[in-house]
Amino acid sequence: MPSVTAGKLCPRGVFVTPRMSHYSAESKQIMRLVAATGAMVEQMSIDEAYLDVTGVIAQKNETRAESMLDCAPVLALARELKRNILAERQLTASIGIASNKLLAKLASDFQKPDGLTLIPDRDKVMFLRPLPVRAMHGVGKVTESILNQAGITTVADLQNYNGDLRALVGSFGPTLRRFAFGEDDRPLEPGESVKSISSEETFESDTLDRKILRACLRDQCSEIASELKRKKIGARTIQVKIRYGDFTTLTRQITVEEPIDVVEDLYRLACFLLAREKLVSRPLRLLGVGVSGFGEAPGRQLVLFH
DNA sequence: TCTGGGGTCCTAGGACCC
DNA sequence: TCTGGGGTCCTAGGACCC
Repeated sequence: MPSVTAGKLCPRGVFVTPRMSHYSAESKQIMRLVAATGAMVEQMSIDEAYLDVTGVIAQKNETRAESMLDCAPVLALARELKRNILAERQLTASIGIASNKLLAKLASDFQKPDGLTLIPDRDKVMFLRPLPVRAMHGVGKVTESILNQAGITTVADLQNYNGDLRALVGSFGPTLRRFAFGEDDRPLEPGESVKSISSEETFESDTLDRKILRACLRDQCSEIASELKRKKIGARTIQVKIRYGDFTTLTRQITVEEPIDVVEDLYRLACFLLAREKLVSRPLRLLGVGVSGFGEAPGRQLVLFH
């Protein structure tokens, strides 16, 4: 039963890269239209979202329950969404309709800028067969090469493979096998629950200039602190990331007892991490800070009574 | 492609506790 | 304590995604 839609929204002016601020403002407007469908929405990035339309469709069809079996209502909803986005924002959107995230995403990629593709469940195995393994969610360059070396280049090869994929791709094996048959039980996760926040910058030229580095680190810590404040959370783990001219990339992290959320604390810890092993002894190409391990924002005391 | 930025998840080793 | 095993937390790196 078609219930999940992945919408890929593409600006009509392909050659113009809008400024980020414009882009995110535009994104908000479009996500507003997406939300207006009444579907459950999980926003994946600035221009992508999954929708679970099961509820909306069921509501609309209370009177004729048998039509749940056909996909006309979902198609109608998708067409209306595309129409609204074009009318109100002058943008085209690609929409894929299928029974799960994996297939909905593949469907939305099927016709690039302005598509509407539906993959009925009975067709999914055949739809997947000709695709390269790289099309599978979670298969990147490294995994692709491992699979290719084992003679597996298409999803059909994956479907036909009799061996244990775990020997090739570790714990991803069973999931990859299910993906190859179009099975995907990843749930839709609405709302915003973040697990880490970070900020990093690549310099135009590698630098050892303490003034530049300190200013950069401070800005990044301040950016993160405001985000923590906005979300009313604190972080227990602080990480710094550096990259040298030869692309060697290192991270160092520390976990503290109490969640922190102020610039000074973040900055102090970041400096400490960099200083501890004298990491800034060669010019840096990149400097970054990140936080994770979120908990209650500091200042709020836990009270236990009985 | 001489390689941007913000994320998620997995792995593997070590510390520590029981 | 010349020694087992499991659980949890921390750390560092890497693959992958958008």
